[in-house]
Amino acid sequence: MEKLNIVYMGTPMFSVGPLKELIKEHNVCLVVTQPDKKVGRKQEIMFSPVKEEAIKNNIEVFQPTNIREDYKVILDKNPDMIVTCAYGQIIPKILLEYPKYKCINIHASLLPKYRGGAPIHHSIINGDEYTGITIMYMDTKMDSGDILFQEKEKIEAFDNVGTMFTKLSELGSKMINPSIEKIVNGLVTPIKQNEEEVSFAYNISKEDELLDFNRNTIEVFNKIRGLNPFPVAYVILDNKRVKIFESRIINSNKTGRIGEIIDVYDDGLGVKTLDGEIVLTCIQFEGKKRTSVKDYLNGIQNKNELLGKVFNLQE
RNA sequence: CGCGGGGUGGAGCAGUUUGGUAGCUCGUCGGGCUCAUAACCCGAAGGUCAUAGGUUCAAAUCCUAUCUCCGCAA
Repeated sequence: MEKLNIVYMGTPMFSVGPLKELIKEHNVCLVVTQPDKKVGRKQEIMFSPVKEEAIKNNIEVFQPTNIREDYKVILDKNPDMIVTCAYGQIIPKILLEYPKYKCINIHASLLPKYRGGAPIHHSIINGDEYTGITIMYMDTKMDSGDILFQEKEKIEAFDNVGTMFTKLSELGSKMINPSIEKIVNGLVTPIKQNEEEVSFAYNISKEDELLDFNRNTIEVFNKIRGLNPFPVAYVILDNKRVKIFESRIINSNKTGRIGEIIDVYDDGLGVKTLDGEIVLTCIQFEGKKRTSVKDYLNGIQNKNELLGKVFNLQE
């Protein structure tokens, strides 16, 4: 197959797999990624995962603060195609038009559903049975371009954002090279997105991370796994933040206030929801490490004191 | 020097205020009971109490410095 000159634009771990695949079959002449950021308590400078991978392969890295103004470097590379995958900035029109084979994007949803930055989170939170990968042409509006290829991926009950990230990243990696080959050979029929079916998956905000027990058990369950392992759902207990990592659903007709701890099991805390009960099985308190509730309960002298406590939405 | 909470046998914790060489729940190993068990009973192993100094007759406990983990904020 013809070896293309490709500029790759991506940032998080999700984008690393496809980059690796492109390197195998093409000439990736430039990697564009978000600027280095200071991360964590110590404010250490961290390279993006994509940048790390580029360095490993001796590929030039470009990190503009604002791609809308600072894109000449990319034009100078004279790419045959630009491939983007969770880059993090809107790409100016001039770049979209410039390469011979245009600009394609790998998106982690079944477009036109879930345009935006957090499609995996939202599809799990909403309890969808399927999500997937869409490869499409880029347009000026976010994730609005014509669809080229699409493959489904099932969301199992035990899946969370972490496992779906892995599955979809692998799926995207698997799809990218065959897709490019078909594009080069003219074997594609771009399909316009049905505007009536468009929905958006905005980045998760602080309020989104708050866990409201005043919902049905299944919704609470989906929200917990839809935020694990990042950014993680939390709730307030005794004026302290408690992160909730994992839970399980249980049939129950117990009474109690919403958010009240109504039962203590060997492996979890039973909490009252709108229509029943959910058992929290993996949590983390402020200043403590993430721990299974089973271990946490081992350290508690009088477990019955937990009964009747209520998880709140604010301090 | 952004704010704050921790580091105690494999795990989760108590004990630190009022100094006197370590305890709980679980796990592990051995034995017992039982048709059987993740249940129950009996017993055992396992910790220089993050590290280094200091105060003291005596420090997990008080003082100082360092390392490290974590929550918030960015």
